[in-house]
Amino acid sequence: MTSPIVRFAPSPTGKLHVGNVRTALINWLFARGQNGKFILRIDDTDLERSTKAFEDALREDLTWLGLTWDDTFSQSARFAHYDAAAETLRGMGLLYPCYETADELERKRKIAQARGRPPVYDRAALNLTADDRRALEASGVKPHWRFKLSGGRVEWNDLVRGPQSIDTSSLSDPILIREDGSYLYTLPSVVDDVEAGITHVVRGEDHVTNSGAQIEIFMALGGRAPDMAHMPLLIGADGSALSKRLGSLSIGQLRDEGFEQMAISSLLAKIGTSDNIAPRSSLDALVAEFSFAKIGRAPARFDETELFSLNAAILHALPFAEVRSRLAAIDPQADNEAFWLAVRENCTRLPDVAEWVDLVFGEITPVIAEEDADFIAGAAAHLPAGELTGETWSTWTAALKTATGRKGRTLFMPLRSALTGREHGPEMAGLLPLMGRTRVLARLKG
RNA sequence: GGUCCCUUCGUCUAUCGGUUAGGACGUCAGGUUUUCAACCUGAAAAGAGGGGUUCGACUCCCCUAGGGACUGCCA
Repeated sequence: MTSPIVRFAPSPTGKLHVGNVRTALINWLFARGQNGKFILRIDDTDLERSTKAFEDALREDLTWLGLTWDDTFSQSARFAHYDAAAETLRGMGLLYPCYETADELERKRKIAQARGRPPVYDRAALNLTADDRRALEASGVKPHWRFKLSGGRVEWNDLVRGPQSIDTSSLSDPILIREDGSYLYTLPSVVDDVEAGITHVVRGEDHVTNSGAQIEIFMALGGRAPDMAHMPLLIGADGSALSKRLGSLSIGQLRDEGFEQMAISSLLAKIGTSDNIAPRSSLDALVAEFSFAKIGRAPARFDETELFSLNAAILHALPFAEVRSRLAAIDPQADNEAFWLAVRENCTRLPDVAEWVDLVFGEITPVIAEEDADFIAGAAAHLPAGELTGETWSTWTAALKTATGRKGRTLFMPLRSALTGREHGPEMAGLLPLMGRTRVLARLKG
């Protein structure tokens, strides 16, 4: 098979969210695995709603995730191409002007529905004579333009869904050009796909019906259509549509909350597939495992709790060298390998280290229960002399065990509480040398 | 209303007519860490319901129920 060329085509009208990114990721993994190209196309034909800020954020998010593109362009720079394509379609008799208003169309749809009929455009405009049209336009009515569907069945073998068949007679002729002359998504998308040589269109299954119409436009314009792959959509953990919670699931926010890029990628690449959901250390690992055949056909559940556990697992194995600069950014005192190794297994997200920085280097309130007061007061005397090392904790606690007869929880918990102010946290053996003798003694005094 | 798609442990899924229905995450238990967490081991846990077809159905067909998508001068 020749190298595939795929594209991710977001609209810069909002933030990139997990649903979007999943589509981008699948495209990217497929392209990278096949030695193909990944193109970032900015679908900004809607000049009203598209903003540069959203576009910048979108590129930043993709870059952060490591989803680099081989080429990128914006649709807003290509109107001449769409004009040319529209002219071609007109010449073929496949693009015809319609003069109904939006209100009229709305009314027609409602009437059709009320009669139990599919709300398909009746093609009334096709019956207009040249004189009719001249009269309409003379009176100031501007047309919108529809693509004339064949009325037959469009078939393709979907890489995810298998053989597909769409009856175009059950579809309205799609409007390609608005009354104000601007383009809707349908035509520019096809024109760009043809001209960029896109070989595979990989997108959500909300586009399957679109594909029926678009394939006919592909055939008219390019003679052939790319392969299609429509993935089941993501739904929320509670089974609801994901879109309701998109705000909290924007990539920018997940990043700000301290989630690892690979936790997000690992989850989004595996969700709804036959592979196990497990942390992967790099996008390359995901590339090696990718296959359309592994993608199921049922809606995939996006469960945020899985993101937390994946993130924790990734952090627990993360070498100091790879987090060093980020640790330093959180707190200069965290830029310390021994510290990182001592606390990383107690972090779910990287910003959690701030809590352990405070615990080790900052001010804490020692917690000493009344019945442990004597024990803690006497503990300082048994603290081994010299610099505190990784061995100190076991030497010290062994001495305390002999001296007091305490063992297990009653031996360790009072010490942990006194030294850290809490009942849970990283291994004490690793924390002790970081705290240092002075701090340890001070905390034992309460 | 119409068209299309889906339904296996709590979750993501394997099975492509004959299996003790497998794995992973989570959960629970045990172990280890003479402490919590982390880590290791083990266990519990599933074919939406009803009809067919078949020697035999999770697997094929039909119906019902539930879920999703589309049905825009949004993308």
